[in-house]
Amino acid sequence: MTTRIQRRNRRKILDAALDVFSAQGFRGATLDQIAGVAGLSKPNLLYYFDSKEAMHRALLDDLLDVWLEPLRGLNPEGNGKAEILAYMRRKLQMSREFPRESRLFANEVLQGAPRLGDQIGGDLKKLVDESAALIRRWIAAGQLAPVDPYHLIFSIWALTQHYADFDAQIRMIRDGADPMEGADAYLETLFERLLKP
Amino acid sequence: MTTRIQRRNRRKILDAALDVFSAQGFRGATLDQIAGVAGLSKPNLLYYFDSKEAMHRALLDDLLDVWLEPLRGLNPEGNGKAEILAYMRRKLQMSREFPRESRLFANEVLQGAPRLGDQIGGDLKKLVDESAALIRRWIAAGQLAPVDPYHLIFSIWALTQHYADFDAQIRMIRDGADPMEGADAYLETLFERLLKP
DNA sequence: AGCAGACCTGACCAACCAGTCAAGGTCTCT
DNA sequence: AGAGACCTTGACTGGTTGGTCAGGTCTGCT
Repeated sequence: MTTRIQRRNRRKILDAALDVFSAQGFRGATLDQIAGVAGLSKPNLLYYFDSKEAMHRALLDDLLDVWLEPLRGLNPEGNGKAEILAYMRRKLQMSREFPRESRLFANEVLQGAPRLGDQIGGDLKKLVDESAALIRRWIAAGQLAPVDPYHLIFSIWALTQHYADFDAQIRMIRDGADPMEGADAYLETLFERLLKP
Repeated sequence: MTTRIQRRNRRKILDAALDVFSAQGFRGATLDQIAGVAGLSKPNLLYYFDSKEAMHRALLDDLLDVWLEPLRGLNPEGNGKAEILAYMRRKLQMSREFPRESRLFANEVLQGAPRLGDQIGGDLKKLVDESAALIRRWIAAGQLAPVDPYHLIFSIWALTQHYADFDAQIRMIRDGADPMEGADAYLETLFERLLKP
């Protein structure tokens, strides 16, 4: 049985933890920082979560579902090129809305995905394999230019997540302007030309 | 005056530090780990470098030059599309040859580039601005399809570095196969179609 | 009101970590 | 060979950090 206070505090803690973990990485984050952002005392964090590790795990558990949702949205009945473009748009929208999640994920994979290995090797791989098979059918049906489906998926990830993950670099180069400005149009053009049968 | 021993040990230390920093991030790395990889004692590291920070700085100082070299190689006299494709190929080759450097850089930018801000805002920005202007001239000359030059550069970075930075993820999805397999051909096609005037 | 259980915290601990230091070993040059 | 600079390290220190605990406060229910 979870109380009102539990719900509120767990949410505050996970939100603060996402802030700090995504900005500093797992080892770089300290409980004191998270406590500061959450506005709670350090022992209080540990009343709600067994350990720093447990907070991180809770975030990652939620993350992969959210992260994969756009890919699940591919409609086998739809037009191949249109479906891929729509997927790309959803993914870019996620980078815009959830940059912290994107960076948390990037941090994790960058360090070899030690705490995410099972899920990537499991759910994610399965979904990607299915999507690749679907893309191959679309190509065979002439709805899509023939490209390697795995590299196509990787390129969508790379291009969309880059705007969240390398935000700091892009901002410095573009004098602090919104890194995403013009990204939609550019990526639209890119995939339109790549995939036109 | 630097001795033979100094050269050898500095090199060993920086190589070990690159191993550890690129895999764990700055705060995640410990001097003991670096010492272990380098095969030296911890106080000995600090005989050659003033601090952990100094090792990291030494790596980053070297890094940016190497990293920007491919972009400097754009030849204003050459054909626009061919030059961009050649740049992409050089950049992909760097991801293949120097994945640790790529990850070191990614770690740094992901965390807001706190120790790299000046250089990114300075040298890098200048070079990118110049390259963007060059790309605009190529477009005006009809050698390149009209695309936003900044997004073009970002997309080259995103696509090539992705293979080094997200190596762990790609390996898991592709059952441990070489992540780069087929990348050349795929990216070649992608940019060929995007940039054809 | 009063009670049981949920919630919260100051003070503390042990492990870890960057960095110091004094003492001893090794290399180089004459 | 021997002096002197260069190199190396075990043992240590002070500060940080994840985590504990005993005891206090608050909340919701009867």
